[in-house]
Amino acid sequence: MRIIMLDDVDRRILRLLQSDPAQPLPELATLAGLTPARVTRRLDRLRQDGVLLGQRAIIDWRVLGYAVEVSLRVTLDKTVPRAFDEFMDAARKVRAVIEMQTFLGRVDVRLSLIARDLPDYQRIYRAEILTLPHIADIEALMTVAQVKHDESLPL
Amino acid sequence: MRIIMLDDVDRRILRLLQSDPAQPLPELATLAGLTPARVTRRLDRLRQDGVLLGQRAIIDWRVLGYAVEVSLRVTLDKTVPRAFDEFMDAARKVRAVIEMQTFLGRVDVRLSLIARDLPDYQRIYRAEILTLPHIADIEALMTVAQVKHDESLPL
DNA sequence: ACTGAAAGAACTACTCG
DNA sequence: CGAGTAGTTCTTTCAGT
Repeated sequence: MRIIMLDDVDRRILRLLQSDPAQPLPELATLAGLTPARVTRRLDRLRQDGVLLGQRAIIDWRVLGYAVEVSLRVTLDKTVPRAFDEFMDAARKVRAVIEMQTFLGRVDVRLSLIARDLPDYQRIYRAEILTLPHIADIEALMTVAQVKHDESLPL
Repeated sequence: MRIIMLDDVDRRILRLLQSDPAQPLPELATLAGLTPARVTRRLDRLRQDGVLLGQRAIIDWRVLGYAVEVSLRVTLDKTVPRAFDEFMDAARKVRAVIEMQTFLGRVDVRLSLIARDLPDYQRIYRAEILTLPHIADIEALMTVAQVKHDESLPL
């Protein structure tokens, strides 16, 4: 993979986008001290280079009634060769799972799931998580707050 | 906090926004089987209700040369009353930290940090993480892949 | 080759029916 | 709630540095 080197202009634009990617081009240009045309061209290049993959809406789950978020660390059964793929494919389909990452180390997968309340969590945990294939062990931690979330970055 | 109940129309719109919040209104309307005006009004209400908090650009760190992502679980020193606040305030300022969440349980904080390579990670870990106040224990796991990331959701 | 300006097309917000 | 209009914003092209 080719590694993209950013200059100061790129960095300024990316920082502005992080705080709000919906900002109109003229405003973005003003804040970055550039002309709109220049910002457009930079954005095109960043997209083309695969730096900017797109954007995503930020939804407040608590407002929608999802009061419980739990982080699960899953260790898989290493005696089954295809355990990893089969687990991932199945877990990906669980609607309550909003995030999933794999690791190098003792723990294989971490996933975050949300539920309306504790009974709802119990139901999901028993019916949809524990039934996933090839689980050797699970450790759960209840999330209290998402404190930092991709805002300031090492640009 | 008032909990917002969504109907099918809201859900359809939110699902479309999750895949790409930059979609033009007319296209969104067509995909949702609605008129643009109706979509606008729903969006306004979702924003007003605090369901839609905004949007965020998705940046591919690997392309920018950040090849290493590590997930750290931090346990704090419970003998210091203000350990939690002081640790969080300090950790928030570390640029390499791209994500941070707090827990209810044995582990207090989990944070993700990115680095260019393993030497870079070592440097950050020693100079910027281990120097954070009130750490009792840290456990690190190297992230291999971010598999699911807020895309399909329990709507 | 890269930048800035301008015109045309597209989109959004607003008002009215 | 839908339709139409006015105001913005985006895109593309062109000329200049």
